[in-house]
Amino acid sequence: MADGRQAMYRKVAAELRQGISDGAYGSGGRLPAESALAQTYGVSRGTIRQALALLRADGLVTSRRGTRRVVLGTARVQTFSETVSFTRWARSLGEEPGGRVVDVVRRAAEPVEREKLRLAEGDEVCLVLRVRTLSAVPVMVERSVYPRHIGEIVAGLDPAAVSHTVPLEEHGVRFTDVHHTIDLTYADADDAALLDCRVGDALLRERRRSTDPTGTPVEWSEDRYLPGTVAFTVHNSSAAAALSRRTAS
Amino acid sequence: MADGRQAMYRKVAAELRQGISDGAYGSGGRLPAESALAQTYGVSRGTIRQALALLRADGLVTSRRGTRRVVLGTARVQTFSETVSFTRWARSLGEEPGGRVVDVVRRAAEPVEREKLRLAEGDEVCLVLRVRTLSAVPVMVERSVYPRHIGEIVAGLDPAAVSHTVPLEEHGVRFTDVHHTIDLTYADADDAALLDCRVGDALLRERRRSTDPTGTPVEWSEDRYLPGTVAFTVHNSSAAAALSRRTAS
DNA sequence: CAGTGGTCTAGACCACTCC
DNA sequence: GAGTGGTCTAGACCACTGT
Repeated sequence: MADGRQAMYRKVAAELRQGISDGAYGSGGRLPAESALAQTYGVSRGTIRQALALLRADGLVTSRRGTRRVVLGTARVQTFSETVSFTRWARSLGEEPGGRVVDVVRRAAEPVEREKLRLAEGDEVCLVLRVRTLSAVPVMVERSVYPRHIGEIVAGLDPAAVSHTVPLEEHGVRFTDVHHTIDLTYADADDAALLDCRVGDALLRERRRSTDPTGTPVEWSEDRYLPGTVAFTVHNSSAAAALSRRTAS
Repeated sequence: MADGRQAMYRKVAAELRQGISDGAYGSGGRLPAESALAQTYGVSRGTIRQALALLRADGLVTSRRGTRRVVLGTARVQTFSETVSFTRWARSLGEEPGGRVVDVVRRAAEPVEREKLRLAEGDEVCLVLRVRTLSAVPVMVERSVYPRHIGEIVAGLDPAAVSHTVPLEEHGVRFTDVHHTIDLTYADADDAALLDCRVGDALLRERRRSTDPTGTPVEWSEDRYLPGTVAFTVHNSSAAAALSRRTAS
């Protein structure tokens, strides 16, 4: 049975997050000392530090020896779940997500796909081409590649299903790690038809490789967004550097 | 005096990183148990867990209750310093960074600049326009805005200086937190002239806001890359979600 | 100098995975 | 049931910031 309760440090983090976004400490203001927070919440300093590490990673507070933590920003931070699922992301913004599956193909994995999904020669993959909308306006074309056993599930879904991530989770497929590569590409004939733009128009591209809790790749996907519809934001600190810049290959 | 020694958990993390990139555990292989590592390195389990948290954030290993950690990837991860400085980034890739300052302007801060740099009305800012090259080929146009006291330093630098970050650090200006926004934009006349492209061509845009250890904003910058020269990568996990997707505003 | 966060220890109990 | 990582405690010492 999964542990339904939430860890104490997550509750503390949530309360502090709330306090920060309510402006209880002000932008550029200071948080109470760790020892004070430990007393307030009735937990040990270690637990408070775990909570603060979460806020630190989200870029909400600084931390350095000698002074109290300073509030960096009050912006709401997206959950991992919202960064993985287009549907949940859109709903969290109050937008109406939509879309349709344009094409589904099953065939033997090509070399690149085998490498990305860590498959053996001859293994099958399932390719899904979808167009996705916000308030009925097309904003993105998604090309996903799944290993066979996941593809079976996706292929069996209602073609009108808005989300694939949610039903996949209901089948026990969990996404826990995602590696993203963001750059720019140009619309091909499919993109142009689906996004109502011209062939050769520039699109913002996000390529993703997702793995499950065991470290097994479960999805490799390429999303192409119409310019002006989305931007990606990342917080980076000397404590945790998640972002990298790469030369295009 | 600054602490010249490195924390134990950072040394352990560095050794584990080395082992992973050497393939000592294989891709998809398993790390030794925390207790075993603690014994190997002669430290407590808590210290080992701090080290592993670093690798977790870099997306090098998974972690879940009940089983040993699994190696996710062996790719070298960029340091924070390399993500902040174009010069250091280029050198770490074995490329020769270059560039020149095209224009420097000092004037009163406009409302957007005041907000981003948290300045008061009437405060001055320093704007620097630079073109940056890799092996003498222009790849990026950088427009930076600095508050007055930092601008003084930048304006006083050798116009031929390749890096601004390094001399700024020598003047005691430290960057510790950066918030990035990545999207797409189109070349204006300046961009076109400096990057040798046409007005209206699509460019990959990165906007950055950097703060120092006290949480004070020290730089607000907009970089525009020629397509096909760079891509940005981010690792995201349910343990630490650094990436967000935003609607363009 | 007092107060703060950074590092480290030694132990405990628990939820979970896998055999 | 044995082994593993997740959570939490209670303490210690130190480096650093500010007054």
